[in-house]
Amino acid sequence: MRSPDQLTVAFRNAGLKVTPQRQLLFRLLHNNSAHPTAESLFVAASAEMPGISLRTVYQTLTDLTDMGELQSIDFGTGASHFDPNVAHHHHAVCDSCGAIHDVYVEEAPRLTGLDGFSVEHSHIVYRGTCAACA
Amino acid sequence: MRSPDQLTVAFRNAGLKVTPQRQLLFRLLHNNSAHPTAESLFVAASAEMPGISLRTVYQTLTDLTDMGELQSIDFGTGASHFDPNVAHHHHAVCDSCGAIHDVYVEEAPRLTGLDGFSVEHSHIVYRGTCAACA
DNA sequence: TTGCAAATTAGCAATTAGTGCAAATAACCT
DNA sequence: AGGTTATTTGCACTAATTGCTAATTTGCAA
Repeated sequence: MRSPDQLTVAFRNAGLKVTPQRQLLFRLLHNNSAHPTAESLFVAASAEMPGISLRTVYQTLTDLTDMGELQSIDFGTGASHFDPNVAHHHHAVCDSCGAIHDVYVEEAPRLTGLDGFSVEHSHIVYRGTCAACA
Repeated sequence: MRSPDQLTVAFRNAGLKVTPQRQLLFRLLHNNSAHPTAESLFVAASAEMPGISLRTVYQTLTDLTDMGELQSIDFGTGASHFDPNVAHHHHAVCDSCGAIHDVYVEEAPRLTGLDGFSVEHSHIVYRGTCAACA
């Protein structure tokens, strides 16, 4: 995801308006590697801007995702997680504390069973115990 | 997942009862590689046993999953999919028709970023277009 | 076989995550 | 500064799933 300033320009160029609510979310998401959910962002945003609506948080997350600034990921934990790191990478989810870490693949796996299936995207999810919990 | 007959024994051994509803679901799931959802199993079950409750389908799927006979997988499609293939494998999801195919990894990928994270399980999801849709 | 304790079914209410809608408000181009 | 257009909010609504409970069924044991 680009910086709040760059997003301000990008939003205006796309005919979208830059509101205080959106600027706050730009800031909360920039360099955020916690893989937050809409709900957790809503809590963080409410601390700085009491009264902000959960609906607005969802709306802005959807806008950012549509613009390719954010990746929406479902780990089967109930709620979608949002990742401002849109480079191709994977995730390690700690079964103990729920923390989600970024993982990079240097060499792709070799496969069987993909007869004729043309792969456009792949995502690996590792589960186990993180360093802090071990 | 084991055969309906073997599951009958396993359920009784576990103190669980074997009802016609459960036997039907054992049959519908055995050798089923379609990765069905609770809802699609409910539709299939209703055809053979009108009046069966969706609640019962969910309950039996939960029981089978708890017993390790079934794997529950969330592809972010809204509903959970159930897989009677509990061997370690991965999935390819067709973005066009939604079909889910099994994929086997011969050689694991090489990684960075997993500092101290001890991996217990991994699951790769491929997205793209299946042979039938291409 | 029948009886009975324990498990199950079915139905409906409740919950969680997210979206649709419309009135009031705010942004920003000129 | 003004007006058009997007945005915010709040509320109702959907989809998937779980909680609860009365009525029923299973399966051991006599």
